[in-house]
Amino acid sequence: MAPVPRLRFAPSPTGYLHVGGARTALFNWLYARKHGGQFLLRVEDTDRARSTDASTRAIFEGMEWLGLDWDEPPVYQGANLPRHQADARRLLDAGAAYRCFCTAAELDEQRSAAEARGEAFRYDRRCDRLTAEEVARRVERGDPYVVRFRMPEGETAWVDMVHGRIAFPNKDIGEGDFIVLRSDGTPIYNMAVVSDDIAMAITLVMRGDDHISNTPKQILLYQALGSPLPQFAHLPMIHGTDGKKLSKRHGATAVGDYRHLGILPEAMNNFLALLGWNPGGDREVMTRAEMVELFSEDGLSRKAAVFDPQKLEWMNGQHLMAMPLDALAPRVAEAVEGAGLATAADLAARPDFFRLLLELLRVRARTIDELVRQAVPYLRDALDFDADAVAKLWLKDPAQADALLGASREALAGLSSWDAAAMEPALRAAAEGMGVGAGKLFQPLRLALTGVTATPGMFDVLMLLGRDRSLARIDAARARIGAA
RNA sequence: GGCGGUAUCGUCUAGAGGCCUAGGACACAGCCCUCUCAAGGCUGGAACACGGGUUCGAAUCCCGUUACCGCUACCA
Repeated sequence: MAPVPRLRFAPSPTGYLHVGGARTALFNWLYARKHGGQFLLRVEDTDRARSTDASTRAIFEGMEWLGLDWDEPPVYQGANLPRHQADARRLLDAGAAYRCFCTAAELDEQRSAAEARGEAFRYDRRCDRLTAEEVARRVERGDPYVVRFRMPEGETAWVDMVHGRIAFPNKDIGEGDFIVLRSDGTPIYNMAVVSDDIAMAITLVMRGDDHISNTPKQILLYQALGSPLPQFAHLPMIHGTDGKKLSKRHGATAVGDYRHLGILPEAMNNFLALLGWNPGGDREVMTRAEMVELFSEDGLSRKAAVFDPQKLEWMNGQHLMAMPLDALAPRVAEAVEGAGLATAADLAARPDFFRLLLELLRVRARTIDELVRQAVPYLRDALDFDADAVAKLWLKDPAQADALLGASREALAGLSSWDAAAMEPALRAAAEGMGVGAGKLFQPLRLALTGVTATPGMFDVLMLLGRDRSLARIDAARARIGAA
């Protein structure tokens, strides 16, 4: 039986959960869920200067919002310093690494000298030629040193899950014998990552392809440490519409931004998943369960993708329309309450009204925010009238507008029951009586009832508002027209 | 500069040598539906980076060029 796959998402807590990071996390999660494996979280907080608790929380919140649950308590890289050092020590003891006493200033000098000659800098290993006695003497004396990995001859290659075979001649890996432990005893990124991935028994390292050039160094470290290699999968980057790496200039880049814009996590996951993965066929709109079902590394793309907010909105609209009403209701209720339009309790007290409102608006809105905006006329009596519509529909011919509203009111007021089946013939007859088409009657009426010209169907609006409010709004509109 | 990666409509992508007159989706335009707005349906414009090979046949394989991206720290 194949071992259970173990994957991890390893963000640095130096900001918010970026959409690129979220997508990497999502693919790791999908793979783990698809194969019955484990998905772990590791907070790479070794850069003490830039790491903050606030961003750690922001990342957790983003993950939770997306529903990307992890299977073991998060690992904090900073807590593993002793093991990182012990592993570096093993490297030293095994002869895979050596102490280097060159100072940063000396190195800078060597670097610029190489540059002046038009050559790529590679560390010349001068400290590797120190005698054991000399090294001992300088350590004894307290000279600061770094630990460098001794780069072997040959080439380092792996079969990447998304790219196939990638090979680096060892002479081209970095600047030669790379540093593994700083002079203050703390590990360099690649050392910490490998030490942790081994300790966490990670079997598949899936990350952004900006890590491709780190991979040969890490493979060499695994080998020197005598640990089995995990598989590697390098995912393409996400770019902005200008083809550059996604950044603040492109607008919202944090998943939290989209959350506050009224995007559903279901849509965000779906959209992100399709950026660099295709499930086969023409499948686009999927639930998370369907994505898990369909997920396969065969569908992973090698090409960087451009983040298109318009398609995200479309996707969100699709989910808005398709998701179960019971799942949608609490989220809209929360947004309605947040906008100060009604309390969740108000809505709960009128379940039929709220459900009808949702059914009618969710096909018309692309985001939760937009849905709430469209819901305003049904939740609040003070209407914001569209000035252009007022001018066109009412004030161009006030007498006619007033007559149409009067006829509508009369037709509606005479109804024995407040339902669409009764309204339709009554209103159409009223229009006919006025010698106009139904549309000519509906638009001024729509404006009177809602303040705007784009709404659900006339009868649905009337049902939503109820008899008393509908009639009162018509009266108010006529008063307004008369006063103009 | 060196090394690595990538290259199909504006964007996300399908395409594993003949099913390709290159398919779908977003966006855009038009039409239909229609009380408005959506949703939905139909139609349209829109791409194989370039140059060489290999092959009876190449978007697909190989080589080169170009472009873009990434890495190139005692950052992660």
